[in-house]
Amino acid sequence: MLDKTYTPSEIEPRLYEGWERTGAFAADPNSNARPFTIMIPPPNVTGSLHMGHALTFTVQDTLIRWRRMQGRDVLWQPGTDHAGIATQMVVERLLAEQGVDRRDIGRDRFIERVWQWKAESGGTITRQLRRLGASLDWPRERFTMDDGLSTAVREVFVTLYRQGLIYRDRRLVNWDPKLQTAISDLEVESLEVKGSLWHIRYPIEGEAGRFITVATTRPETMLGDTAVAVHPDDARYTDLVGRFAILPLVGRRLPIVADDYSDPEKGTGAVKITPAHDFNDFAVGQRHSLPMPSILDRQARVALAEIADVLTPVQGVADPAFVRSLDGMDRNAARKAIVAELERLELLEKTEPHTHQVPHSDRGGVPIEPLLTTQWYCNAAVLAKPAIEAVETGKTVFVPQQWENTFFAWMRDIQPWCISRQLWWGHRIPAWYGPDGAVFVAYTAAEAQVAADAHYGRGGETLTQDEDVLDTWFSSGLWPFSTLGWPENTQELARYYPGDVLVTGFDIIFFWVARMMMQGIHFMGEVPFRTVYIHGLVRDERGQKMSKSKGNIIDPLELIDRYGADALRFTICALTGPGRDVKLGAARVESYRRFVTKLWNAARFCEMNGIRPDASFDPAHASLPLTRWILDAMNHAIEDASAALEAYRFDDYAAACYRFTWDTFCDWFVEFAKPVLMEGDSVAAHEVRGTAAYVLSSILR
RNA sequence: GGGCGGUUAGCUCAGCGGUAGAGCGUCUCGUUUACACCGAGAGGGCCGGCGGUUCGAAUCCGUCACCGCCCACCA
Repeated sequence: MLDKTYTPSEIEPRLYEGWERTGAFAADPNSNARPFTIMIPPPNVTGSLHMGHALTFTVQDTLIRWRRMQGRDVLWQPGTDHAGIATQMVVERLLAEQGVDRRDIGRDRFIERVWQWKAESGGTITRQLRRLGASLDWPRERFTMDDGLSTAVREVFVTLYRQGLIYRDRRLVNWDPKLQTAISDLEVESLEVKGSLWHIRYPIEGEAGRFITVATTRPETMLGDTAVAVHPDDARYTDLVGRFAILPLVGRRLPIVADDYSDPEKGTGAVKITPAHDFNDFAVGQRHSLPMPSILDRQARVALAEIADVLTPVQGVADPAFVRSLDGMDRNAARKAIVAELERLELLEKTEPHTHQVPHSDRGGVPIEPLLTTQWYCNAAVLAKPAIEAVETGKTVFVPQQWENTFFAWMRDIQPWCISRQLWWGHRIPAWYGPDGAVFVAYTAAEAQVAADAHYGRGGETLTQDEDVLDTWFSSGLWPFSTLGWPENTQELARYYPGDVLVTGFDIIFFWVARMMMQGIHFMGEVPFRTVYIHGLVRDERGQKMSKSKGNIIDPLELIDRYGADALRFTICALTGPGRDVKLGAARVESYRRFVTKLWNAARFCEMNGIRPDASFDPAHASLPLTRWILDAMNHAIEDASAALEAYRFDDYAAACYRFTWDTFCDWFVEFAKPVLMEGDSVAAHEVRGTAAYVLSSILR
């Protein structure tokens, strides 16, 4: 007998364990049924379940269980992501607690330590997914750094390299001085910063008392200036073009160049050009063949090596001793010192308060530093073309469709993708260097050696492997096929690629969806999924973004403990409309918990009245108005619910289930059934029992 | 600067060309043996403003306002 009180915490784990143990979630590659595939967006192995996970996995599980009940051969592929930076940071923090720096123990031992951490703590998220009720095919669980997926990564890298789509290049990157690695454009976020705009007088060479004034928010970078640019049509400066200014402090002669980049409206209309520390300036530098000295090191400290030979004393303008005193100084301290020195030299015309957007590392939290380094790049523009076309021609469809615009906008203007990271945890780049710097890209060290021997015409040259690892998204971009055994030609690969639906949030359309489209099409010749369902963000009940600093985080596990996974899952469905964020608070879950309770009690009523599943019951033979009516209503409800799911309308789906269960079944059918059931053993009572059991089981499904 | 989304009952939202809907909350009534985490019923909205198209507009078009987000930009 069902308990009087519904206690999900006693029921849900038992049911889940039973399902998992009996293989209820397993795909069957040998089945004749039509497959239905969803690849889980692999959560970070460091992760623990948050509301965003609860939303995305509830939506996925809803689709998965629905298709499974329709008889499809369902694969919901589980797994986790090695999450390069995030994981490395977690383990570094643990080491720091023991007073150990990763550099102390060296690369190999550090990586060993990360694997050890993963073995001990890496299973948190998958345990929590089970508590949510997610019906993933667990025995197929993969990890982006396991052997098979690492093979796929090497295969892709080597192939793209040989096709000329991966190359090394020396150009400006977004450098995170705290993590000391390059990061991609997507990992940079602009933050509004209240700073100053310093107007600095640069003396004109050979014309005592005349200056050209430049405005800058970053006076410390002036050490690396190699030109001043003015707009070609700017009459104020026409006579100065082609002449030289003297760079204060340093004494370098700076050509005054005409370039469209200079905006007469901004600042003074004359802009200092620091090619090695600003993306726009870099382009100007290339156009005018300017030197590009770096004056900051990888920790964003002043480094004078590249300008040491141009330091020139100039009376009242430049003092090499001062500049040398800056060597090794942090960029912020250097800024202060430089401003003070300019003031002392009376070269600071004025200082204005200035609010502007400053690019920050979205992980390290510090301002990024554009730095001139050699990195590996992927020619994304070439890979993007067929991906754009696939969406244009509807091979892949976004739901809601408006996200296609977002996808197109980014893909049509895609920049070279910097894929190397100066980290230890990740897929090490399969490139080896000879003593003269020649590059050998190969699957293994041994193959690289063979290539090197051929190249040098002799054996035995010592090769050194590239120290860098690949961007995490490089490997997760392969997820739709690497998890299925590619580059092996597996039965799974043939059967479950392409996937049916990808479910994710708009925040990773660029990071992940775009990369899967590009790499999937390139290597599989076919889009990785037919539909991309984009859901919103989970916010708190007031519509605020959840964040640690605001203290408004809602823990889904707490909600599950208190109200049950079903209540949380139903709430999520009910609130998930198209293209809308989900505002969720405990009160909403509580109100839908009542729905689950209602259903529990309806089942209890059935049980008390001898209503049991009856295989011999045939709804086609129902004869009473009451039973014929409820069966008809049930079929309509099923139609509504199915149509809602076909259209990815989880809100409508929940509403259809809610309405039929509560209003139709409980409030009307059960009430009308009571007098009939009182009759005990009559033919009518028998039919009502059979119908009730039949309808209840349909509701449960 | 470019783009996207939103603005409908107290709250959260659906409806997107044919006389305003749901859930929650509110109010009234109800000690019916599944359920008070219940049942029956009620009240509540010039559908952000203005203009246009139409026999007819919350729904289509234009425009403005406010809220939120994305992309670009360290002069």
